[in-house]
Amino acid sequence: MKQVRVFIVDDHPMVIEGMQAMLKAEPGIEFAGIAMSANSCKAFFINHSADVVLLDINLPDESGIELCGYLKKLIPAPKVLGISNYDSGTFISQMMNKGADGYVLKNLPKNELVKAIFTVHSGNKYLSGDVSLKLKAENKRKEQAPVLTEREKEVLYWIAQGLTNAHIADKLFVSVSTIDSHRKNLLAKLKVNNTASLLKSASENQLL
Amino acid sequence: MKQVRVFIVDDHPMVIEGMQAMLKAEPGIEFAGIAMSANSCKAFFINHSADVVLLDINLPDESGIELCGYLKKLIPAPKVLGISNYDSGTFISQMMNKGADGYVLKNLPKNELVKAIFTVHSGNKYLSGDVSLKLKAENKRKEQAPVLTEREKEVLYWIAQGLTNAHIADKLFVSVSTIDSHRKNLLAKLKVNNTASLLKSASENQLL
DNA sequence: GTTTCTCTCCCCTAAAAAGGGGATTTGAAA
DNA sequence: TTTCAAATCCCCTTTTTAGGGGAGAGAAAC
Repeated sequence: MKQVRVFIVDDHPMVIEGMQAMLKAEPGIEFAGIAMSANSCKAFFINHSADVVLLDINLPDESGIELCGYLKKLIPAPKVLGISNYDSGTFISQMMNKGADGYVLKNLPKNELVKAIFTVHSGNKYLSGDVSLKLKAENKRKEQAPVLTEREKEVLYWIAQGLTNAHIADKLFVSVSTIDSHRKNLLAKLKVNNTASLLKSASENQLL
Repeated sequence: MKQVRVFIVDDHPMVIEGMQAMLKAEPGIEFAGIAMSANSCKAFFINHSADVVLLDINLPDESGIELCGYLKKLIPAPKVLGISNYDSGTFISQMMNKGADGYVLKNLPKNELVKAIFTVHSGNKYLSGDVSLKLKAENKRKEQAPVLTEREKEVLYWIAQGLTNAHIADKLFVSVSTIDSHRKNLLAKLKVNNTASLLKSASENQLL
């Protein structure tokens, strides 16, 4: 049976060592190489290939999310398994939207890592239990999240910075009435009735 | 020469494997054991000992900060080297206040990990460059951070939750005038002049 | 070519917050 | 015992925000 060639992208020496230790005794898996930055990963794929890329989200030079998009445009595109410490819904969602084949957390045990690699290599998606729940919650959140216009986002930003309507009006070269209107619309869209609640809700809906 | 007996506390199999891989070839270092939770670490130290504990801050059952305090009360107390993904000033500060002998980030290279272990074992403190800067910044921040009374913190909390003065007054069984006074004092202490600025400043000063 | 959305601006009133001032009680520290 | 900080409450005025309404210009969608 053909070996699955795994490429690791992570800027933590400890994690690279750990993954290699967890996988090297595994029959069916071999290492194609490692990269500690997005750029060195891209450099590798110019002349080489791999079956599965274990891709950290936090890289020093570029987001793992962007790198995922890059890798999935290659021909042939490797399978990409996102790996991160954070089970943040937005990260997971963005990664999957960029074409990732799976997402796992760094606290996963060895057998699950192996399972995830073989699952994505065979063409299926792999999301661990918690991650899958987070993704569903994130999608639900997005559905019912209020949609703000560009101008409203701008006004919201300056409100959060502590400016009064008069100052914001100055900043955006419009009348105070206009900012007043935008502010009222923001309160209405987020279903709140004062500045503190507005900022709380905006923060919860990741609008800041 | 006597070996340094190292004990690892981390709930990530990947990190444990990585540390072992980075250290097992190192002359002068041997493993005393591992624990994947605070409780199993405590259990180990009932009948065993170690020279240096590599201690993750994020553990499933208890904070690494608390565990550090526990370990440093043992006789003889092991040296404790805090290890975390986060270079958050408050974490570093809290850890050192609990008696930790050093603090490093999980992205450190092998040679620095080795150096850190030997440094703390010989009785000295070890803080990597970035961590040291963060700790200094944190101490400076603390010095010039406004000091709020208990009641002011309480009022600030409810303001951040979006309650008006009238609602807060109801909640705390005092008159609206009182909340008004507290609110004015908060604005004065944080040197701001509206609710949005208050919340921004409070967040920056980690008062929420 | 009409509808819809966004952004702009205005009117009005009411409520809330901001900015001054001062005052009393209580409990802990000096 | 006095001093001091904290918490409580009140007065006043001004500014800012909230809540209601409406309306026009321009661009995109249908």
